[in-house]
Amino acid sequence: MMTLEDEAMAADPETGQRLAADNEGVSQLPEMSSIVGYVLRRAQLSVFQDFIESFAELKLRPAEFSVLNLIAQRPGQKQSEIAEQLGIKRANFVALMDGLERRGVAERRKSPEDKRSHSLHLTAEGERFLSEMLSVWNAHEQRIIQRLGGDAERDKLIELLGRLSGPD
Amino acid sequence: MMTLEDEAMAADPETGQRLAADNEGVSQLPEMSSIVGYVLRRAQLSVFQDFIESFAELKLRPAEFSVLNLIAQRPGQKQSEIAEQLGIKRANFVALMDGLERRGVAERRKSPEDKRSHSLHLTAEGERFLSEMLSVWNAHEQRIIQRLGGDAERDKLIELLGRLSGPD
DNA sequence: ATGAATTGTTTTATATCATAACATTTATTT
DNA sequence: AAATAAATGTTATGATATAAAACAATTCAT
Repeated sequence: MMTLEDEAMAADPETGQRLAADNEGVSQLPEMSSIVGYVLRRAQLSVFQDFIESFAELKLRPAEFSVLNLIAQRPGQKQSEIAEQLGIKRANFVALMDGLERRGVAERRKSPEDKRSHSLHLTAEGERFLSEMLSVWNAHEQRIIQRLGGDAERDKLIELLGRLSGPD
Repeated sequence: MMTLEDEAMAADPETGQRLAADNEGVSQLPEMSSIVGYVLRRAQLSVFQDFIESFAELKLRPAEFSVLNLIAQRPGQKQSEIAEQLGIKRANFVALMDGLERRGVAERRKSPEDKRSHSLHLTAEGERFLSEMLSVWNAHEQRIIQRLGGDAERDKLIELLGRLSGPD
């Protein structure tokens, strides 16, 4: 009779698999689908993919969405403030903001109080763009929530993810 | 008496905040901390940050970890197969594999059956490296699980994240 | 008033990722 | 069997993201 060891040692003619000697401690190797960081990355890419497809027509990237949303929530904030909230280096924020200004949806205003800083605002066209943007985003977000199973699952996920985000 | 509208209209001398006229529909704007994609990205960056710091000494990046782990689980797989499992374009996989080969931890073997493909294997040194790698990774993963609250929370998170990952 | 810190900016380097083209080899069609 | 199509690894290239260093103008701190 064939022992378990024999079975483990047998080569698989179907898949042309290697002998067991080649991968002994395989059982202690983590399944990719159980590695938090890996599953996290795959999920993030998938959600961003949906986002990018959703905003293909408006040609808006996630970072730009976030910037416009933050400016709308609290107009007048400085570049550094917006950048820092999003974890974007202020050096890299410059080009991003240039783009939004070139599109005419946001603008820099030099404040008389501190002549170093620029306070950020939406333009009138930016306000119109905002409502379009939010409409597209709502559809996207609903699609994501549906994938999760509902609002309760969304809330649970957000809570768990919040525990992972460092203090930065 | 001051109405709610009045309060909403009042400028804040502390923060130098804009007038309410500047951001009327602010209540319909999503909080960044409630946007799945955003929270997901921040969490992923944080987990990867811990990973990168954990592997600073071994100079191993997440993608390289995944490749070595997959090769160890199933030696002999083709480059394309490993690349596809990880969502890495086969063109970009070449340089990654070059690096692992140059470090002497993995190797390409040309299979006699299909002279196009290369089957991937760990070297003897790669096997030694693997156990170091797993030791470092276990510490990292435990840290992440601890942040989440425990194994149950980890399992729940993995399940929810799995629902988000597209069919790719 | 002088030195230190902040803010926006430019420049540069690196890493990531997608696409196209190619040679070699294998599979499929005629 | 010959011709065509597809798979595999590779190279080259461009786009994007991200980090770090240096700088000028301005404000803050001592």
